[in-house]
Amino acid sequence: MNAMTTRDHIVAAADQLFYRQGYEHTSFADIAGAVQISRGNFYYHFKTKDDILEAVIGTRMADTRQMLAAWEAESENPEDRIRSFIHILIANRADIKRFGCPVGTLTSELAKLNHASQAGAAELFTLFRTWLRQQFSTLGVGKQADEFAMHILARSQGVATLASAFGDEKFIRHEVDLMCDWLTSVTEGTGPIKQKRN
Amino acid sequence: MNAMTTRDHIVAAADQLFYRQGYEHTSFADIAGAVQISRGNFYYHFKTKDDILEAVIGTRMADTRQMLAAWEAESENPEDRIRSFIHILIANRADIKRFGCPVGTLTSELAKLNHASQAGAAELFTLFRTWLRQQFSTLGVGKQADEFAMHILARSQGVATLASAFGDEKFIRHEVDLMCDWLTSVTEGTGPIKQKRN
DNA sequence: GACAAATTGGGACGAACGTCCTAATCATCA
DNA sequence: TGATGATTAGGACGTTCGTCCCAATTTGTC
Repeated sequence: MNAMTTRDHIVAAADQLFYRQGYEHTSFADIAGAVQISRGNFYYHFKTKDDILEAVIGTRMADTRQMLAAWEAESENPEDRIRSFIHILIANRADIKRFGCPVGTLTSELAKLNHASQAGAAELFTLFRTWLRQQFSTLGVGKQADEFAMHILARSQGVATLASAFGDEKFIRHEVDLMCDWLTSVTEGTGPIKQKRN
Repeated sequence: MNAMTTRDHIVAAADQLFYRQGYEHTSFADIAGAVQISRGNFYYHFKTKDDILEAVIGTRMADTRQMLAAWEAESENPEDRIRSFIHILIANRADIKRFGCPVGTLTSELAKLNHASQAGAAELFTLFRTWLRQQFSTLGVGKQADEFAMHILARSQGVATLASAFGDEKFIRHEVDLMCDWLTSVTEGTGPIKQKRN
């Protein structure tokens, strides 16, 4: 399909390992073992471990943008788009149960490490926040759009954390239903703005 | 006041450091520096780092039980008790903004480390869950009590995660209000059970 | 005050880590 | 084919870590 360079392989493996084991707990040797290249080869592609993290965050940003764009393309209705966001909890429930939310857990870890890329990881949240705000805004909820965006984000985070702590997938489904109910309740009567947006 | 042994000092310092820096990122030297004792002295009180973690989790359990008991003593009304729980987000907002929730972040970290004390950390959540379920049960919400307990827990976790990611204390206050509103909405009409509970 | 137990200080030990260097190999193109 | 730059493999380095030992000191008891 698409020709992946060694660098891409490193980033992909690091991405997965950082998610499953955490950033600090993942060593160069771990990544090298996953990519099946020698440890010394890393220095050619990345000067430091921090550089790998930066690259991982970069690809996550790109992937997220692509996912958000896909949701926009899939449905005209902002309410359905937001529902698409909510349902990633179900789509990724197996991973979430084991490792939590990739964005939330990385942000928490980097915060404790006082890591330089802490702000970069938070940008991933901003990506979702801005997109959700835009959808709510289109729905015509006015200046509450950002509050609603943060609300949905927070509840998703909480569901991921507890689902992981208790190893409970059924809880995810139940809370997803509640979030969709909430979405319906705050949007009913408002109706989507019919005007075209640029 | 109460005579704290060296062991108590170690556990107290480790507790704070584990919260602020994370378990793995905190070294023996860090704790020794905080307690002002020699590194070698650790081995006399704790055989391994894992033992310190177990002790920390133990004290957190005890502290939590004490806090829950205090809330029960402070008010007869379960709704007020639950409100007490919700308001720890505000009481601890400064720490939460910087380090997230002590329970949630520790659980997440131990999950990624595949640590033996993972279950012990999750017990902290169970403590809150059981207590909240009890309060809701007393309020007469029937078999929804556990769902409501998990719901409140999840939203608290989400609020802590996002408040930390965005460094936003105002967001905490807003979501706390929403959670209190939700509490009112699910309990109105039900009324607390008048019967004495053993 | 003598003696045993509890506690502490300082440092040694091997393993694992991030980093870095260098020689060998591969690919590209004149 | 030969030359040049890109890529790789393997290992060395200094540091930090958790662990562990042991001598010195303090504490409690008679």
